[in-house]
Amino acid sequence: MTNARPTLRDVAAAAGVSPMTASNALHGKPGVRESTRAKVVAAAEKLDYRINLTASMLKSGRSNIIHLIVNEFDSPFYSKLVQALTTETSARGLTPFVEQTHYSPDAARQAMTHTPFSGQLFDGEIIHASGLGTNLPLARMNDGRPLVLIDGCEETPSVDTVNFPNEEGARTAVQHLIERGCRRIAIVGGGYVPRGELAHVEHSYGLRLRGAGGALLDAGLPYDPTVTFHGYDVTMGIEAGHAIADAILDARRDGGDAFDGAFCANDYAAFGVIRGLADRGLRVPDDIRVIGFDGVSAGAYATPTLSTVRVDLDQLARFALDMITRRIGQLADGGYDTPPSRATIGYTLVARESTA
Amino acid sequence: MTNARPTLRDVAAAAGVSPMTASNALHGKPGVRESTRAKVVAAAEKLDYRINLTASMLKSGRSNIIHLIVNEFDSPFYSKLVQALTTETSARGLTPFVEQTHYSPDAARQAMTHTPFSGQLFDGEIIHASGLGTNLPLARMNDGRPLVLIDGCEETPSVDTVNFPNEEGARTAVQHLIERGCRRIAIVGGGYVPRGELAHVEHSYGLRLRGAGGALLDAGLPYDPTVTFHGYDVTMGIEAGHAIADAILDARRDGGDAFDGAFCANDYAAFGVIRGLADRGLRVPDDIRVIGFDGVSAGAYATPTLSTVRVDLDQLARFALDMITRRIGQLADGGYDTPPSRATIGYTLVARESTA
DNA sequence: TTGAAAGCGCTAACAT
DNA sequence: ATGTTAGCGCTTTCAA
Repeated sequence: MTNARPTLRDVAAAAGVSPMTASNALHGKPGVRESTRAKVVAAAEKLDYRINLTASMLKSGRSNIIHLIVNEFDSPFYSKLVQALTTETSARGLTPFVEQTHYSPDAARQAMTHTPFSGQLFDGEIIHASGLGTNLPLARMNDGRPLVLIDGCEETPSVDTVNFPNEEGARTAVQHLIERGCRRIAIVGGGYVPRGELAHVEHSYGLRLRGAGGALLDAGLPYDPTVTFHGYDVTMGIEAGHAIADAILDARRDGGDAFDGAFCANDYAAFGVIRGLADRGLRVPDDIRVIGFDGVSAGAYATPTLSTVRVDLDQLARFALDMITRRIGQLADGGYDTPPSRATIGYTLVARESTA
Repeated sequence: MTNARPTLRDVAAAAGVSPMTASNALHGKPGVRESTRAKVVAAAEKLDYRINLTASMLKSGRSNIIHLIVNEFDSPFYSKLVQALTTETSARGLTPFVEQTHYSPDAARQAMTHTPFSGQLFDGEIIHASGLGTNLPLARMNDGRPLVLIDGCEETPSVDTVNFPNEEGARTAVQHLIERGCRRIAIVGGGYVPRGELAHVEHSYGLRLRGAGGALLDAGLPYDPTVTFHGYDVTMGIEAGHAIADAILDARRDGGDAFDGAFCANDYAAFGVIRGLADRGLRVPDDIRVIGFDGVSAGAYATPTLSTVRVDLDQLARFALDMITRRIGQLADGGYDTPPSRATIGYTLVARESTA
């Protein structure tokens, strides 16, 4: 059961050339006669030769592997994000290596610096995880190796970053609710977070809330930042849904102004809110309109289908890989020669049943 | 910007020992005096030394990386499966490397054999992907390297396999519908598939249908295998939902027996069916009860919440890793000495609103 | 256009 | 308990 795979030496011997020539031939390097290359390729094929990546990496220092770090897989949003990033990575001839942090800043830091892999196996890292944005020396943390941050939302970018259209997207979502006739709009997804605690993912939520609140103020509608409902995930969304439902039922009884719309900072939270409203017998959109943010697949077939701001994850993936491949190229040429770049991806308002 | 990371040699020099002793000390190997180990560890810490995995792999032939191959990330089911498998893999001190095939048998085969990695970087592979079950020489395809198949459903197991409780689970689901008073039950998720086309994932669906049909026959209820509704994913589920709704509306008009229950071979399809029924104005569970299979997270917060057969993915992950680590151990000891093993994971009937 | 030499950083095997 | 030797399979460098 010994795995005696053929080595480059075997191929070279079979083709009657030196290992070096065989290597050059197989890599399509110039300076190899066509007939020689053909002989080598034939020999490799015949022996079912496959390059030994570990040896190749050890010598060349390049792996063509890109490290993708995300919070988790089991969420509609992340599974979609990972899908987009891995697809684009593969399309560029690179190999994606996905790792999850389970929302732990420690795990994220660990993934970046203290894995045996980091800095040796990976040619670059693309990261979207909680708890990294705060401690400044991000670029330094990665030891000068190519790094792209997703939705880092740094005021002064210290590394290449692709951001979500947090503020504009949220503004558009709330404007949509207003157009549909909503006058009293609940905002779900944030609330007061001590400044020091603002990890970068959460920071992006702050921007979404700012955009949402801004749209309300612009329209002359009431907005009280202190009564924002918390709802980062489904569970919290359900609680927020209960709270909103109770507020509506109270208002109805007391003859006050009842919520007739809700903006949720992500689709996940929106699903929870709808569920929470249903627990109290309130229906969407009949009793209250609800819109989410992200554009996860499930929104298209949920009941009701979910209106949302769909962010262009394919574009995100393209931007991220443009940035990382550029840095890898620069590194090979001796060093970085451009400052950190920043891009914001596009979005589309998707109007569905939940705001009909 | 040159990455001059410290090597083992540097650590050894700093600690005043030989590289070999440093290596042994850092790996916790026996036969190193405690004071020496402490010195080495301190030196490593001080220099921020990290082992060079490529070199280590090249020499030792072991990477501690497990290759996980699945169809995709962006589905409630797979994201959950991947979550369970990666978590368990990490818990055992191994590193998960996840790859997706997008349901392409070619991509699956490619992932197993023609990646530059396969057979060198990975200590073992765990795979759940379409289009592998048919062509027999699976064990051979993996060149004798440790391989665990998820839900392979081979009649005569040729490799270690962890199966889903397809037949029993489906039977239980349909029995649940019957207990809730359903008398005319639609089966969604399969239908006639030419035998040669039966890839392994689809084969597992055949078992689910067999279990469902068996439950109907056992209860003396009508079952016509030829009128099974197709519905592997949400889109097909929506179409199935339309078809079922039309049949119900027709039956109501003609005074015939209308469907009052539906078993769906996976939750994804069930979401689609519910959506398709809603398109025709039919409500779940009022007009028809619906149950799914898998137990994806979204079922808990969908509206209505989805009854389902929840399979124990954590157990699946434990089984799979038990099997793979055993093979890795055997390989290190000279070769496999046991025949392929097979396990079936447990399940729980989860009764929720959709069958209330 | 081709080949020979050297060595990437580590560890198995064998001294001491 | 520690050190020495050799070499994993490849590629960079330099020579032919």
